[in-house]
Amino acid sequence: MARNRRPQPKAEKRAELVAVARELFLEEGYEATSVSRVAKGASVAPNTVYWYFEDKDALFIAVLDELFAEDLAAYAEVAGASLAEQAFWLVGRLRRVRGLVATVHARVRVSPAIAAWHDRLHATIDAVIAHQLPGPVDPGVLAVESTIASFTVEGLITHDVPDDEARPVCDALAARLLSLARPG
Amino acid sequence: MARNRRPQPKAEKRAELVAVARELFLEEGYEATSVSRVAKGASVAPNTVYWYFEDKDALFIAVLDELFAEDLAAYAEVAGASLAEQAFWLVGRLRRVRGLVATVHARVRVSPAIAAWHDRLHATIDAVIAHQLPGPVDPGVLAVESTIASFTVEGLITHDVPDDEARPVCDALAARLLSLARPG
DNA sequence: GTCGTTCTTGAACGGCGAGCAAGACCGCAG
DNA sequence: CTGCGGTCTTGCTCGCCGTTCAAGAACGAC
Repeated sequence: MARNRRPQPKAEKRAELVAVARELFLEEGYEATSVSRVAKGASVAPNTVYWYFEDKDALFIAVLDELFAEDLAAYAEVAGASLAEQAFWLVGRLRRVRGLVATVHARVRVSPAIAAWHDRLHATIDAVIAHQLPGPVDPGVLAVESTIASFTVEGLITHDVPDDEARPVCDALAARLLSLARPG
Repeated sequence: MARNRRPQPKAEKRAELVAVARELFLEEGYEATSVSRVAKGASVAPNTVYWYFEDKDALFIAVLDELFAEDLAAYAEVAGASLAEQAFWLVGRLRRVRGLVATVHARVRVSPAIAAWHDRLHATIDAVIAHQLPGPVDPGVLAVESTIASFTVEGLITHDVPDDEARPVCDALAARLLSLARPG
Protein backbone atom coordinates (compact mmCIF):
# COMPACT_ATOMS: atom_id res chain seq x y z
CA MET A 1 0.00 0.00 0.00
CA ALA A 2 2.52 2.55 1.14
CA ARG A 3 -0.03 5.08 2.22
CA ASN A 4 2.61 7.34 3.57
CA ARG A 5 5.86 7.53 1.72
CA ARG A 6 8.38 10.29 2.10
CA PRO A 7 9.75 11.69 -1.17
CA GLN A 8 13.07 9.83 -1.13
CA PRO A 9 14.95 10.11 2.04
CA LYS A 10 14.64 6.60 3.39
CA ALA A 11 16.91 5.04 0.82
CA GLU A 12 19.16 8.05 0.89
CA LYS A 13 19.66 8.04 4.62
CA ARG A 14 20.29 4.33 4.50
CA ALA A 15 22.87 4.82 1.79
CA GLU A 16 24.51 7.54 3.83
CA LEU A 17 24.77 5.25 6.82
CA VAL A 18 26.29 2.55 4.64
CA ALA A 19 28.77 5.03 3.22
CA VAL A 20 29.88 6.17 6.66
CA ALA A 21 30.07 2.60 7.94
CA ARG A 22 32.04 1.53 4.90
CA GLU A 23 34.59 4.26 5.45
CA LEU A 24 35.00 3.42 9.12
CA PHE A 25 35.00 -0.35 8.69
CA LEU A 26 37.71 -0.12 6.05
CA GLU A 27 39.73 2.44 7.94
CA GLU A 28 39.46 1.28 11.53
CA GLY A 29 38.04 -2.22 11.34
CA TYR A 30 34.72 -3.70 12.30
CA GLU A 31 35.21 -4.06 16.02
CA ALA A 32 36.85 -0.70 16.43
CA THR A 33 33.91 0.97 14.71
CA SER A 34 31.01 1.52 17.07
CA VAL A 35 27.46 1.98 15.94
CA SER A 36 27.52 5.31 17.72
CA ARG A 37 30.34 6.60 15.56
CA VAL A 38 28.56 5.54 12.41
CA ALA A 39 25.46 7.34 13.63
CA LYS A 40 27.45 10.44 14.46
CA GLY A 41 29.04 10.40 11.01
CA ALA A 42 25.58 10.43 9.49
CA SER A 43 24.35 13.11 11.91
CA VAL A 44 21.87 10.85 13.59
CA ALA A 45 21.17 9.46 17.04
CA PRO A 46 22.79 6.09 17.76
CA ASN A 47 19.48 4.21 17.89
CA THR A 48 18.38 5.50 14.54
CA VAL A 49 20.81 3.06 12.97
CA TYR A 50 18.65 0.26 14.32
CA TRP A 51 15.67 1.47 12.39
CA TYR A 52 17.53 0.98 9.11
CA PHE A 53 19.41 -2.18 10.06
CA GLU A 54 18.47 -5.06 12.27
CA ASP A 55 21.85 -5.09 13.98
CA LYS A 56 25.48 -4.24 13.43
CA ASP A 57 25.98 -7.37 11.33
CA ALA A 58 23.24 -6.30 8.94
CA LEU A 59 24.98 -2.98 8.49
CA PHE A 60 28.19 -4.87 7.86
CA ILE A 61 26.53 -7.00 5.21
CA ALA A 62 25.18 -3.92 3.48
CA VAL A 63 28.74 -2.62 3.26
CA LEU A 64 30.02 -5.96 2.00
CA ASP A 65 27.33 -6.07 -0.66
CA GLU A 66 28.28 -2.64 -1.87
CA LEU A 67 31.98 -3.46 -2.03
CA PHE A 68 31.40 -6.79 -3.69
CA ALA A 69 29.11 -5.29 -6.32
CA GLU A 70 31.81 -2.76 -7.17
CA ASP A 71 34.44 -5.47 -7.44
CA LEU A 72 32.24 -7.58 -9.66
CA ALA A 73 31.56 -4.63 -11.93
CA ALA A 74 35.23 -3.73 -12.08
CA TYR A 75 36.05 -7.32 -12.91
CA ALA A 76 34.64 -6.78 -16.38
CA GLU A 77 37.78 -4.82 -17.18
CA VAL A 78 40.00 -7.85 -16.84
CA ALA A 79 37.63 -10.68 -17.69
CA GLY A 80 39.40 -11.09 -21.01
CA ALA A 81 42.95 -11.07 -19.67
CA SER A 82 45.03 -14.11 -18.85
CA LEU A 83 44.18 -16.11 -15.79
CA ALA A 84 47.38 -15.05 -14.09
CA GLU A 85 46.62 -11.39 -14.68
CA GLN A 86 43.09 -11.86 -13.42
CA ALA A 87 44.33 -13.44 -10.20
CA PHE A 88 46.91 -10.72 -9.70
CA TRP A 89 44.35 -8.03 -10.40
CA LEU A 90 42.03 -9.63 -7.87
CA VAL A 91 44.67 -9.66 -5.17
CA GLY A 92 45.40 -6.00 -5.71
CA ARG A 93 41.76 -5.13 -5.85
CA LEU A 94 40.84 -6.95 -2.68
CA ARG A 95 43.70 -5.51 -0.75
CA ARG A 96 41.52 -2.60 0.30
CA VAL A 97 39.18 -5.02 2.09
CA ARG A 98 41.98 -6.85 3.81
CA GLY A 99 40.74 -6.29 7.31
CA LEU A 100 37.19 -7.17 6.40
CA VAL A 101 38.11 -10.60 5.11
CA ALA A 102 39.35 -11.67 8.52
CA THR A 103 36.29 -10.13 10.13
CA VAL A 104 33.95 -12.06 7.87
CA HIS A 105 35.65 -15.32 8.73
CA ALA A 106 35.56 -14.52 12.42
CA ARG A 107 31.87 -13.65 12.35
CA VAL A 108 30.78 -16.56 10.17
CA ARG A 109 30.66 -18.70 13.28
CA VAL A 110 28.51 -16.24 15.16
CA SER A 111 26.21 -14.68 12.61
CA PRO A 112 24.11 -16.89 10.31
CA ALA A 113 23.51 -13.91 8.04
CA ILE A 114 27.21 -13.42 7.48
CA ALA A 115 27.70 -17.15 7.05
CA ALA A 116 25.11 -17.10 4.26
CA TRP A 117 26.77 -14.12 2.63
CA HIS A 118 30.14 -15.84 2.81
CA ASP A 119 28.78 -19.02 1.21
CA ARG A 120 27.30 -17.02 -1.64
CA LEU A 121 30.61 -15.27 -2.19
CA HIS A 122 32.59 -18.47 -2.51
CA ALA A 123 30.01 -20.02 -4.79
CA THR A 124 30.32 -17.01 -7.07
CA ILE A 125 34.09 -17.23 -7.06
CA ASP A 126 34.05 -20.94 -7.92
CA ALA A 127 31.62 -20.28 -10.75
CA VAL A 128 33.83 -17.54 -12.16
CA ILE A 129 36.88 -19.79 -12.05
CA ALA A 130 35.06 -22.65 -13.76
CA HIS A 131 33.79 -20.29 -16.43
CA GLN A 132 37.28 -19.06 -17.14
CA LEU A 133 38.75 -22.46 -17.95
CA PRO A 134 38.88 -23.44 -21.58
CA GLY A 135 37.14 -26.69 -22.33
CA PRO A 136 35.52 -29.20 -19.98
CA VAL A 137 37.38 -30.31 -16.88
CA ASP A 138 36.87 -33.26 -14.60
CA PRO A 139 34.60 -31.89 -11.85
CA GLY A 140 36.57 -33.45 -9.03
CA VAL A 141 39.87 -32.06 -10.22
CA LEU A 142 38.29 -28.69 -10.87
CA ALA A 143 36.92 -28.55 -7.34
CA VAL A 144 40.35 -29.29 -5.89
CA GLU A 145 42.23 -26.75 -7.95
CA SER A 146 39.53 -24.14 -7.56
CA THR A 147 39.74 -24.57 -3.81
CA ILE A 148 43.49 -24.17 -3.85
CA ALA A 149 43.27 -21.07 -6.00
CA SER A 150 40.62 -19.26 -4.01
CA PHE A 151 42.13 -20.12 -0.62
CA THR A 152 45.53 -19.00 -1.81
CA VAL A 153 44.19 -15.69 -3.07
CA GLU A 154 42.41 -15.26 0.23
CA GLY A 155 45.67 -15.91 2.04
CA LEU A 156 47.56 -13.42 -0.11
CA ILE A 157 45.06 -10.78 0.92
CA THR A 158 44.73 -11.50 4.61
CA HIS A 159 48.48 -11.81 5.01
CA ASP A 160 49.09 -8.65 3.03
CA VAL A 161 51.65 -10.24 0.75
CA PRO A 162 53.35 -7.51 -1.33
CA ASP A 163 52.93 -7.35 -5.08
CA ASP A 164 56.35 -8.71 -5.99
CA GLU A 165 55.72 -11.82 -3.94
CA ALA A 166 52.09 -12.21 -4.94
CA ARG A 167 52.82 -12.04 -8.67
CA PRO A 168 54.68 -15.35 -8.99
CA VAL A 169 52.12 -17.03 -6.77
CA CYS A 170 49.37 -15.91 -9.12
CA ASP A 171 51.39 -17.13 -12.08
CA ALA A 172 51.79 -20.53 -10.46
CA LEU A 173 48.08 -20.74 -9.70
CA ALA A 174 47.13 -19.85 -13.24
CA ALA A 175 49.57 -22.33 -14.74
CA ARG A 176 48.12 -24.99 -12.51
CA LEU A 177 44.55 -24.24 -13.55
CA LEU A 178 45.34 -24.06 -17.24
CA SER A 179 47.17 -27.36 -17.20
CA LEU A 180 43.86 -28.97 -16.30
CA ALA A 181 42.26 -28.09 -19.58
CA ARG A 182 45.29 -29.27 -21.58
CA PRO A 183 46.24 -32.51 -19.95
CA GLY A 184 49.72 -33.78 -20.58
CA MET B 1 66.75 -10.84 44.01
CA ALA B 2 63.36 -12.35 44.61
CA ARG B 3 63.28 -11.56 48.27
CA ASN B 4 59.83 -12.94 48.67
CA ARG B 5 58.76 -15.84 46.54
CA ARG B 6 55.75 -18.04 47.26
CA PRO B 7 56.35 -21.82 46.96
CA GLN B 8 54.66 -22.41 43.60
CA PRO B 9 51.21 -21.04 43.25
CA LYS B 10 51.93 -18.20 40.87
CA ALA B 11 52.65 -20.45 37.92
CA GLU B 12 49.84 -22.75 38.92
CA LYS B 13 47.20 -20.07 39.06
CA ARG B 14 48.41 -18.72 35.79
CA ALA B 15 48.17 -22.15 34.24
CA GLU B 16 44.68 -22.54 35.60
CA LEU B 17 43.62 -19.27 34.02
CA VAL B 18 45.11 -20.37 30.72
CA ALA B 19 43.30 -23.70 30.95
CA VAL B 20 39.96 -22.03 31.57
CA ALA B 21 40.54 -19.47 28.84
CA ARG B 22 41.58 -22.17 26.41
CA GLU B 23 38.42 -24.12 27.03
CA LEU B 24 36.21 -21.06 26.58
CA PHE B 25 38.07 -19.63 23.60
CA LEU B 26 37.83 -22.94 21.78
CA GLU B 27 34.24 -23.56 22.77
CA GLU B 28 32.68 -20.13 22.47
CA GLY B 29 35.21 -18.03 20.61
CA TYR B 30 37.44 -15.17 21.61
CA GLU B 31 34.95 -12.34 21.49
CA ALA B 32 32.19 -14.31 23.17
CA THR B 33 34.49 -15.14 26.06
CA SER B 34 34.69 -12.32 28.56
CA VAL B 35 37.55 -11.87 30.97
CA SER B 36 34.99 -12.09 33.75
CA ARG B 37 33.94 -15.56 32.73
CA VAL B 38 37.54 -16.73 32.60
CA ALA B 39 38.05 -15.31 36.07
CA LYS B 40 34.93 -16.95 37.35
CA GLY B 41 36.03 -20.28 35.90
CA ALA B 42 39.25 -19.98 37.87
CA SER B 43 37.42 -18.83 41.02
CA VAL B 44 38.98 -15.42 41.00
CA ALA B 45 37.87 -11.81 40.80
CA PRO B 46 37.78 -10.38 37.28
CA ASN B 47 40.65 -7.98 37.87
CA THR B 48 42.93 -10.69 39.14
CA VAL B 49 43.38 -11.80 35.56
CA TYR B 50 45.19 -8.54 34.96
CA TRP B 51 47.83 -9.34 37.47
CA TYR B 52 48.81 -12.44 35.47
CA PHE B 53 48.31 -11.03 32.00
CA GLU B 54 48.76 -7.58 30.59
CA ASP B 55 45.50 -7.71 28.72
CA LYS B 56 43.09 -10.09 27.04
CA ASP B 57 45.39 -10.46 24.03
CA ALA B 58 48.23 -11.64 26.26
CA LEU B 59 45.94 -14.27 27.72
CA PHE B 60 45.02 -15.25 24.18
CA ILE B 61 48.66 -15.60 23.21
CA ALA B 62 49.31 -17.81 26.23
CA VAL B 63 46.53 -20.10 25.02
CA LEU B 64 47.90 -20.05 21.47
CA ASP B 65 51.37 -20.93 22.71
CA GLU B 66 50.03 -23.89 24.64
CA LEU B 67 48.03 -25.20 21.70
CA PHE B 68 50.85 -24.69 19.25
CA ALA B 69 53.35 -26.46 21.50
CA GLU B 70 51.02 -29.45 21.68
CA ASP B 71 50.58 -29.51 17.92
CA LEU B 72 54.31 -29.31 17.35
CA ALA B 73 54.91 -32.17 19.78
CA ALA B 74 52.18 -34.26 18.17
CA TYR B 75 53.69 -33.58 14.77
CA ALA B 76 56.53 -35.93 15.64
CA GLU B 77 54.11 -38.81 15.10
CA VAL B 78 53.70 -38.07 11.42
CA ALA B 79 57.00 -36.42 10.59
CA GLY B 80 58.04 -39.56 8.75
CA ALA B 81 54.86 -40.02 6.74
CA SER B 82 54.28 -38.87 3.20
CA LEU B 83 53.79 -35.18 2.59
CA ALA B 84 50.15 -35.74 1.63
CA GLU B 85 49.48 -37.55 4.87
CA GLN B 86 51.23 -34.86 6.84
CA ALA B 87 49.10 -32.18 5.27
CA PHE B 88 45.92 -34.14 5.85
CA TRP B 89 46.90 -34.84 9.42
CA LEU B 90 47.56 -31.15 9.95
CA VAL B 91 44.16 -30.17 8.64
CA GLY B 92 42.45 -32.61 10.97
CA ARG B 93 44.60 -31.58 13.88
CA LEU B 94 44.02 -27.86 13.42
CA ARG B 95 40.30 -28.28 13.04
CA ARG B 96 39.90 -27.87 16.77
CA VAL B 97 41.36 -24.37 16.56
CA ARG B 98 39.20 -23.39 13.63
CA GLY B 99 37.60 -20.41 15.28
CA LEU B 100 40.89 -19.14 16.66
CA VAL B 101 42.55 -18.95 13.26
CA ALA B 102 40.09 -16.33 12.10
CA THR B 103 40.46 -14.51 15.40
CA VAL B 104 44.23 -14.37 15.05
CA HIS B 105 43.96 -12.90 11.57
CA ALA B 106 41.41 -10.37 12.74
CA ARG B 107 43.52 -9.26 15.68
CA VAL B 108 46.83 -9.13 13.81
CA ARG B 109 45.88 -5.67 12.63
CA VAL B 110 45.10 -4.44 16.11
CA SER B 111 47.55 -6.16 18.41
CA PRO B 112 51.30 -6.02 17.69
CA ALA B 113 51.85 -8.92 20.07
CA ILE B 114 49.51 -11.15 18.11
CA ALA B 115 51.04 -9.96 14.86
CA ALA B 116 54.45 -11.05 16.12
CA TRP B 117 53.11 -14.42 17.22
CA HIS B 118 51.50 -14.90 13.83
CA ASP B 119 54.72 -14.09 11.99
CA ARG B 120 56.62 -16.59 14.08
CA LEU B 121 54.02 -19.24 13.34
CA HIS B 122 54.27 -18.84 9.59
CA ALA B 123 58.04 -18.79 9.67
CA THR B 124 57.97 -22.09 11.53
CA ILE B 125 55.55 -23.59 9.04
CA ASP B 126 57.67 -22.51 6.08
CA ALA B 127 60.76 -23.98 7.72
CA VAL B 128 59.01 -27.29 8.30
CA ILE B 129 57.86 -27.47 4.69
CA ALA B 130 61.33 -26.68 3.39
CA HIS B 131 62.83 -29.31 5.67
CA GLN B 132 60.43 -31.95 4.36
CA LEU B 133 61.39 -31.59 0.73
CA PRO B 134 64.02 -34.01 -0.55
CA GLY B 135 67.00 -32.31 -2.08
CA PRO B 136 67.68 -28.63 -2.73
CA VAL B 137 64.99 -26.51 -4.35
CA ASP B 138 65.16 -23.14 -6.03
CA PRO B 139 64.38 -20.68 -3.22
CA GLY B 140 61.98 -18.60 -5.30
CA VAL B 141 59.97 -21.59 -6.42
CA LEU B 142 59.96 -23.00 -2.93
CA ALA B 143 58.62 -19.75 -1.51
CA VAL B 144 55.78 -19.73 -4.02
CA GLU B 145 54.72 -23.31 -3.49
CA SER B 146 55.17 -23.09 0.24
CA THR B 147 52.89 -20.07 0.25
CA ILE B 148 50.27 -21.89 -1.75
CA ALA B 149 50.42 -24.90 0.51
CA SER B 150 50.18 -23.07 3.81
CA PHE B 151 47.46 -20.68 2.67
CA THR B 152 45.46 -23.57 1.28
CA VAL B 153 45.72 -25.53 4.51
CA GLU B 154 44.68 -22.41 6.37
CA GLY B 155 41.68 -22.08 4.09
CA LEU B 156 40.69 -25.71 4.57
CA ILE B 157 40.60 -25.10 8.29
CA THR B 158 38.85 -21.76 8.44
CA HIS B 159 36.24 -22.90 5.91
CA ASP B 160 35.73 -26.17 7.75
CA VAL B 161 36.12 -28.28 4.63
CA PRO B 162 35.13 -31.89 5.42
CA ASP B 163 37.66 -34.71 5.31
CA ASP B 164 36.54 -36.23 2.04
CA GLU B 165 37.01 -32.90 0.27
CA ALA B 166 40.19 -31.95 2.08
CA ARG B 167 41.94 -35.23 1.30
CA PRO B 168 42.33 -34.74 -2.47
CA VAL B 169 43.35 -31.15 -1.91
CA CYS B 170 46.15 -32.32 0.38
CA ASP B 171 47.17 -34.91 -2.21
CA ALA B 172 47.37 -32.25 -4.90
CA LEU B 173 49.43 -29.97 -2.69
CA ALA B 174 51.88 -32.72 -1.83
CA ALA B 175 52.24 -33.82 -5.43
CA ARG B 176 52.98 -30.27 -6.39
CA LEU B 177 55.61 -29.83 -3.70
CA LEU B 178 57.33 -33.12 -4.47
CA SER B 179 57.51 -32.37 -8.18
CA LEU B 180 59.79 -29.47 -7.27
CA ALA B 181 62.53 -31.69 -5.97
CA ARG B 182 62.31 -34.04 -8.93
CA PRO B 183 62.07 -31.77 -11.90
CA GLY B 184 60.85 -33.29 -15.08
C1' DG C 1 57.42 -8.14 65.00
C1' DT C 2 58.04 -5.48 61.35
C1' DC C 3 58.92 -4.61 56.51
C1' DG C 4 58.43 -5.19 51.67
C1' DT C 5 56.89 -8.04 48.21
C1' DT C 6 53.28 -10.87 46.23
C1' DC C 7 48.74 -11.45 45.34
C1' DT C 8 43.59 -10.32 45.59
C1' DT C 9 39.89 -7.53 45.68
C1' DG C 10 35.82 -3.89 45.53
C1' DA C 11 34.65 -0.06 43.26
C1' DA C 12 34.66 2.61 39.44
C1' DC C 13 35.38 4.28 34.46
C1' DG C 14 34.02 5.02 29.75
C1' DG C 15 32.08 2.69 26.09
C1' DC C 16 29.70 -0.94 23.85
C1' DG C 17 25.37 -3.17 21.26
C1' DA C 18 20.76 -3.15 21.87
C1' DG C 19 15.56 -2.51 23.47
C1' DC C 20 11.65 0.30 24.60
C1' DA C 21 8.28 3.75 24.77
C1' DA C 22 7.35 8.41 23.60
C1' DG C 23 6.92 11.61 20.31
C1' DA C 24 7.76 14.38 15.98
C1' DC C 25 6.91 14.44 11.24
C1' DC C 26 4.17 13.71 7.23
C1' DG C 27 0.59 12.50 3.61
C1' DC C 28 -3.95 11.42 3.19
C1' DA C 29 -9.17 10.80 4.21
C1' DG C 30 -12.95 13.03 6.06
C1' DC D 1 -8.90 22.20 8.91
C1' DT D 2 -8.80 18.15 11.60
C1' DG D 3 -7.65 13.92 12.98
C1' DC D 4 -5.47 9.22 11.91
C1' DG D 5 -1.97 6.02 11.01
C1' DG D 6 2.25 4.95 9.14
C1' DT D 7 7.23 6.68 8.98
C1' DC D 8 11.05 8.09 11.19
C1' DT D 9 13.80 9.94 15.31
C1' DT D 10 15.06 10.27 19.84
C1' DG D 11 16.12 10.03 25.14
C1' DC D 12 16.45 6.85 28.40
C1' DT D 13 17.82 2.66 30.09
C1' DC D 14 19.85 -1.97 30.53
C1' DG D 15 23.51 -5.27 31.14
C1' DC D 16 27.95 -6.24 29.85
C1' DC D 17 32.52 -5.34 28.22
C1' DG D 18 37.89 -4.59 28.98
C1' DT D 19 40.51 -2.14 31.99
C1' DT D 20 42.41 0.81 35.94
C1' DC D 21 43.34 2.08 40.69
C1' DA D 22 43.99 2.25 45.36
C1' DA D 23 43.38 -0.46 49.44
C1' DG D 24 44.32 -4.38 51.80
C1' DA D 25 45.44 -9.39 52.96
C1' DA D 26 48.78 -13.03 52.97
C1' DC D 27 53.35 -14.32 53.42
C1' DG D 28 58.64 -14.81 53.43
C1' DA D 29 62.87 -12.52 54.97
C1' DC D 30 65.18 -10.19 58.55
